[in-house]
Amino acid sequence: MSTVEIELELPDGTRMRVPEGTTSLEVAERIGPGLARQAVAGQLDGAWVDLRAPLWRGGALRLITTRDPEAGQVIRHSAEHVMADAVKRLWPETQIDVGRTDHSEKFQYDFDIPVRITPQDLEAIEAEMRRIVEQGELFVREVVSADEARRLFESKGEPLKVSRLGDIPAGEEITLFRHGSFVDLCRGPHVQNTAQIGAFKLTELAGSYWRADESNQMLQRISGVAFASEKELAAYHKRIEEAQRRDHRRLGVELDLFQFHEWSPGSVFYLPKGFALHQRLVDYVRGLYRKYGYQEVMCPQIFSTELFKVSGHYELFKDDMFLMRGDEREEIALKPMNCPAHALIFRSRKRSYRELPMRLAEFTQLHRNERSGTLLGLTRARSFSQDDAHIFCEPDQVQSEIDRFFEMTREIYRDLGLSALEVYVSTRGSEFIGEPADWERAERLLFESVERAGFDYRHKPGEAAFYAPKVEFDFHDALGRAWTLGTIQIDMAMPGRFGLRYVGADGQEHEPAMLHRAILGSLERFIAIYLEHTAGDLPLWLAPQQVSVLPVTERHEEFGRKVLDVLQVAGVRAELDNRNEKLGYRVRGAETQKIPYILVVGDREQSDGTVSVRRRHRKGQQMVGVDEFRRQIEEEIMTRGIS
RNA sequence: GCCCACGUAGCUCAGUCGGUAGAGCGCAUCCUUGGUAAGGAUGAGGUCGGCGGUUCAAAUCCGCCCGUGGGCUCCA
Repeated sequence: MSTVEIELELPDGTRMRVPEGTTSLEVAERIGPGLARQAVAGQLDGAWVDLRAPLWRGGALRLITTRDPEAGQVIRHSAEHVMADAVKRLWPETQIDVGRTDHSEKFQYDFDIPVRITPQDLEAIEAEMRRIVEQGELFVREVVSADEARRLFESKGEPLKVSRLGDIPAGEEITLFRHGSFVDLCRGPHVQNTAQIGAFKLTELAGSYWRADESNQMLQRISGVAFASEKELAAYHKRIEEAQRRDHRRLGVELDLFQFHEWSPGSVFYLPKGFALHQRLVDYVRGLYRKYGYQEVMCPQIFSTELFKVSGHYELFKDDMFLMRGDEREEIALKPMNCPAHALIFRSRKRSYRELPMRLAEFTQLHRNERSGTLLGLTRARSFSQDDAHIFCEPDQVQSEIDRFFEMTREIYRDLGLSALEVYVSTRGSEFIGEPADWERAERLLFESVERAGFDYRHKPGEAAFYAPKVEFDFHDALGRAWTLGTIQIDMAMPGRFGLRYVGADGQEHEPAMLHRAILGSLERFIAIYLEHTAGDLPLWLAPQQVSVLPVTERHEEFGRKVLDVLQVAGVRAELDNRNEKLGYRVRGAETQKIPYILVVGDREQSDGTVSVRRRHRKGQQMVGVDEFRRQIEEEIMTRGIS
């Protein structure tokens, strides 16, 4: 036992001196037997430490017990091992690849199993897992040398694992975790024993490519969820149900917004209400284009592929383009993006620095032949439109253009009530066009701008487009999947490929800088995410139908029409519901259609010239004069109140 | 494109062992004129995703195709 001591600070502020090499489990035991029993892992200065790992330095130590929300991550990680153990017990020739690194939601392992796993097999695996959990097998942590680890997995006939072992840099500590007869290469941390896995469920069966490369063999991926208790598992199922209620595909049907048909997979049919939403968004962005100095253009849908040969898309994007034969031998493509066409506009005549920055915006439809397996409702479509624009400017204007773009981005996301965004700066990968020095300058510019804008961002090295480093704004759908909406990219290729030039103040020709940018991104994807974000309760200014006027009986219909007329003349999207149904029925209909305002007109309203106003999500009704209501709603629409 | 699952009325779904289909909602008509989340009656609607196979007989079993969903890969 070392005589060197380290000092630990516990969450309650007390300090404890223990010999170097003490494990956090031993610390837990010193604090109390209850804590030691319930502990699943430790966190030293916020970083996970396995309970059985010796502590070599002091710091703030927190012991995570089954009662802490963070325990779920450890429990899922351990359930992952139990699942692999169960699969190996059922099919001993199975090779196990690796599990998940992120256990915040679920766990998974990729397997090379000699048989095709079926959903029935999942039940068998669960039953086996249950046995292992009930046995309360102890997790054991073991530090080994690379050679020992290699010999172990070679002897177990696991070449996949031996290959993974090769990825660990020399000199890094290699740890194994065992429970019962199962052993896997693993960093941990793990629970003390399998009995701490309170509840679990295998949820998905899928394929995945070995090392995420589709030229490699496909493994079978089994995923599941695990929690400290059955109660938490039940809560999880409830969350999933809630998410399904928010699914934009479901809301699209329920609210009569859009539909799909198998004869045009990946392309949406906007129904009147869905198109109204689309149009309101476009109107809104158009208004901001005036404010921020953009000019809107409309370019052709189809082009000779010559255009995309110049832009470089033909070479790198061909598989994603819809190609057709023209009259002659000419090959035609539906445009997958607007940038090459905008480059043609720019170079259609000699440009002066006085015209810059030139900001060309376009909303027209784009078509990309996405692989069938990637389509997903409106979030991944083959036909979509973007609030797309390209900015041509002098190189020393790039900085201020990016700043201005971020300003506009903030304004839009604020107006829409979207705050839960993630910002990423993606930098150069292995394939790129241009000079590394230029890339570095562009990347530095992006980093500086994002910081100046005050965005909390993360870096994605190697994730840039081949022609541009970019900033992305990601949002999550109801099931937690991240989708990029806004983006800005500094183009390193297009100005050169199209030979773009402008005459500067010095009378010389220069190459302009080119920025690609979008804020909502694809309108289709935006609508999907936004519907899921709002659960279909669109803010008044975007709601396809803002008001439903309900005459109590037929005798109030005429007055109802007058009210309707006042609103429609004012530009309010109102409808009269004079169906031969009771009032309660029609109120219910308006509520399930998530219409923001219900106006009831009966005898009282008719004689007073008022309407009885029922605002969605607010209790009770108010009698208001017709003109007064019109003023109120106009005001609320104009200020884009987010309810 | 790859792996797994699913596809029955406009929507949500039932349909046992193979014997050519049901419910609720919605829709239509009629009755009802009803004051803030479902009034009543009657009725119409289906080549059971498509094509082939097995069988006396297929929504049901098998094969292929299409579409949708969960993942992989890819991306707005």
